[in-house]
Amino acid sequence: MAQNHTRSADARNGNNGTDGKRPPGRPRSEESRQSILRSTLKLLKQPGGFPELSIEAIAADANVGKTTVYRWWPTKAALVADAFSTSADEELRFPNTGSVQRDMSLQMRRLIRIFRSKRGKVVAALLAGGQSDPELIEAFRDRFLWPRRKQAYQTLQRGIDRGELPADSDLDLVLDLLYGPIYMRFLIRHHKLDESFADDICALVLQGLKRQPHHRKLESAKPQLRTVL
Amino acid sequence: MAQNHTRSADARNGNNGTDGKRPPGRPRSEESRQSILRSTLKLLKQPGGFPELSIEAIAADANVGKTTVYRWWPTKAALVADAFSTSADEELRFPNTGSVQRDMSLQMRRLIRIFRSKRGKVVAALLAGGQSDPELIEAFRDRFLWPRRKQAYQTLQRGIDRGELPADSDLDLVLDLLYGPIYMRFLIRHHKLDESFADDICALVLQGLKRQPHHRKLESAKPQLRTVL
Amino acid sequence: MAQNHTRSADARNGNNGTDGKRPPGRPRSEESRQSILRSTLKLLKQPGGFPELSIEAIAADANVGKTTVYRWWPTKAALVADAFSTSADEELRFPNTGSVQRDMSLQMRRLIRIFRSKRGKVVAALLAGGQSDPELIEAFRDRFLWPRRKQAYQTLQRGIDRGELPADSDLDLVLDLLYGPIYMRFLIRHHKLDESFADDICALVLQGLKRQPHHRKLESAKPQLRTVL
Amino acid sequence: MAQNHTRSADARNGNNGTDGKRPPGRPRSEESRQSILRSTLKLLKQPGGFPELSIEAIAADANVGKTTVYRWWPTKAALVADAFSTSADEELRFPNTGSVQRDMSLQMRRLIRIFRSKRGKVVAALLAGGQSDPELIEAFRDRFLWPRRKQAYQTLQRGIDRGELPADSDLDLVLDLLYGPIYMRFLIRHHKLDESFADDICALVLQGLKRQPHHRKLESAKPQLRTVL
DNA sequence: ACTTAACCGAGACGGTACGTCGTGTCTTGCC
DNA sequence: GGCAAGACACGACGTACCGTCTCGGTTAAGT
Repeated sequence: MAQNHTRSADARNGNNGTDGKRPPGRPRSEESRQSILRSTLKLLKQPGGFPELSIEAIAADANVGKTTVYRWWPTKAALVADAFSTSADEELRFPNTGSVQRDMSLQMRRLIRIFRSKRGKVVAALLAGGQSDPELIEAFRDRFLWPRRKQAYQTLQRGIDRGELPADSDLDLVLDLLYGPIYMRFLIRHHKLDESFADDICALVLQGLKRQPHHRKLESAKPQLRTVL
Repeated sequence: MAQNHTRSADARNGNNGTDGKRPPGRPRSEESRQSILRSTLKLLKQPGGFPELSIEAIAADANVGKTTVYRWWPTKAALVADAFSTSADEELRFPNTGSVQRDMSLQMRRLIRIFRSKRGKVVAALLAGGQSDPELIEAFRDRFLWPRRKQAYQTLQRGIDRGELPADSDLDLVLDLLYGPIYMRFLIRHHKLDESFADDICALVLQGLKRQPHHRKLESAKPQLRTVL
Repeated sequence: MAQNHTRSADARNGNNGTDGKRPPGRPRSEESRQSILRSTLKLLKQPGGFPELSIEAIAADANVGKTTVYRWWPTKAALVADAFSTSADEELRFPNTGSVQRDMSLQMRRLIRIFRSKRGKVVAALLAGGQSDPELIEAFRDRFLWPRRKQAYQTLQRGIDRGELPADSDLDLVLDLLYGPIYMRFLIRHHKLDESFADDICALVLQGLKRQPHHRKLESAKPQLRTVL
Repeated sequence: MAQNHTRSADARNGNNGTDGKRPPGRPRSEESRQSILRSTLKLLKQPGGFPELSIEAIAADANVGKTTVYRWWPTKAALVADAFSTSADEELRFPNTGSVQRDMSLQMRRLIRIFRSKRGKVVAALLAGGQSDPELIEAFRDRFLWPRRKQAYQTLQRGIDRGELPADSDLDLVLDLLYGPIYMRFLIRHHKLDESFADDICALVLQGLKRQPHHRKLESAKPQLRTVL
């Protein structure tokens, strides 16, 4: 991933196997590494977000030479992605209450709570930065989105197994229907995003799904008009 | 709004009423204004996007002094918003085919087509910039989102009138369910965003809604776990 | 002189003869002219001097359009020269006490007093600006230096007539000996410049001259060394 | 002095004592420093002089970032002073021929030659700039004027010792009488400034002094007239 | 203990773009 | 046709960061 470019951290500090070899020279300073990531998150929460975040400021805040930052992270984006994933941890787990609707709703509520907190700025910064930096949005997907989606698949599958959802449900579509509205309100802020929004979404999507045992494709509506943005 | 900060364009070009007065001094050059907006859109579509777009480059490309840009737009973001809204115009109209599902699906397909085209970069830049610039996201909402939402309300209302949708539908919720997934895939790019996606969304949301004549609130699920981002 | 470039003021306001003709159009505003000159002198006395004086500031201070300034004065230098000469008036006259030494000393004392006052800054600004603007230093010479030099010649001539100075004195040399030290101290400020300095100079130069009835050329000393600045 | 504002050159290059310590960080590039000074002198000699000299142009000519210029010199003036003093070196030495008049005349001739050469523009720029920048004129005095004055004192003292000048001569006054006329003609350009002018001044001042063994103060002449500049 | 090699802080370097200011020119409606 | 107001193209200002570099000074592992 983005975090080591010149050489592998494992190769240096590694002893990931049996050889126990370490290369000569001073080993990487773990203290500096953490200080840099901490400063990055701290500064990312401040107004201006990702675009106004400067490596100069990070190095100064972390009491670290700029060289040390550049030695380990090739771009600002890589650094932010790294800092973000460090903070993402294994939280946002999905519960297992015996009801899909309740499981999803609970997790979605927690996501909304994070979006509304200070940590939401980091996510926003990451998504914003990702619009012009493919690496950054990739980091978001790989480190944040996919790990949670995998759990979500399992949660939905349990619902199918229990008969709460039709067996032929398109899980990716369902998940986008559930989370898309949250992301949209989070990013565009056209309507209040509070936790009860999660319940409304779940009610409409999952109950609608429940009553629609045989999921059929809609006949495709052909576009007819020239559109200009 | 974002486009004029020092003084109102109407105040200068007058014609806002019957007096027909114009302020003293050389009037604003309409040619320069358009040239700047044109160059902005042009450069915004190039790689690097919003963050690498420089006012210096815009002014140079438009054969205009930097001062002239700064005179009328306080920030790069405001300029981009203006350029974008100019280009958005009255397109993305909603059709009226006699079927909500078809109407919505057709319009959503056109939105997706735009998102997939070069003009999508402008929207992405605007949403990205808006994450650290409240004025910018406000501009997006006011100039782009709301005008279309109003038409969407009418389209949905026609569906209600025809009995295709329950009378007590929460239109804002429905619209976020319809468009949220599109925005999410557009911004995160975790799945392919092609036009048929519009049909899938409509099918699930609108047909689910159809079979759910009495929309009831889901009993609220209380959050129970501490979460760390 | 520098003050009118496009057309002659006399030609326009003229009636310098009998024809009484005036060109068509609005006549030049005397009020604006004086306001501009006044503002120029005022701003010239402020720190920064000539190089930081801006036409923009003058026009603003004088409540006048920039165009009006540019219409009548081609350069900042011409404007300053004009303003300066307006203020120089017919003062700094030479007295006639019956003693060259006293006459010169009195006038030099008054020059020193001016140099030490706020008006000294205007002279300094003019001499400074003149180092890179030939027109400006020419204006200083024509409007300030020469008028006074002519009077000085007469004063010195009276001394010759009275036998206080040798008949073959090189008047230009004498005047530079008398005034050079004052200008030097004024511009370089390496020593205190007070009014008694005038007396010391006169004593040394004029009394030395008095005792040297036959002014002979010194045998020329040939330069022998390469010098590098 | 004007050349280092943020920190002392000695402090950085050490060697100020016995410790031999050098501060951390990359040391200042001597090559850049000289390149900047060289470009400054070169551009200063071109038409327009000091006021049209731009730091932008200097940096470009010296193949150096603007930042590097601003890092070491606070103003254009300080830079010019530094460049000038570097070029002034130990030249303009006073000869020792056994005759005050000859010694002074020879040195003054060399000064005039410099004033008439391209390097004169640098001196003029320095004196001009110094009229609105106290630091600059101080730099001129400290680096150019005083070093030479000290030698001049010795030259004159030798004259006194040999009996060519009265023992009670006011050396500062004498020096201003000798050099003032040269500076005046150089700056105001009201008369030709050629090398023979040095001889004329010396003849008048030094021979007049010789015949005036007891230097007495002139009775002070009180100023009586209001003067307006 | 000594060498070797990589990391670390500090900070100067050549650059690019920033947003501001002043230049001299122009365009307008009023006088 | 002068005048104020003020927009215009232009260019330099001094600043902030960029990403690179070059120092002296650690910090271990391998002699």
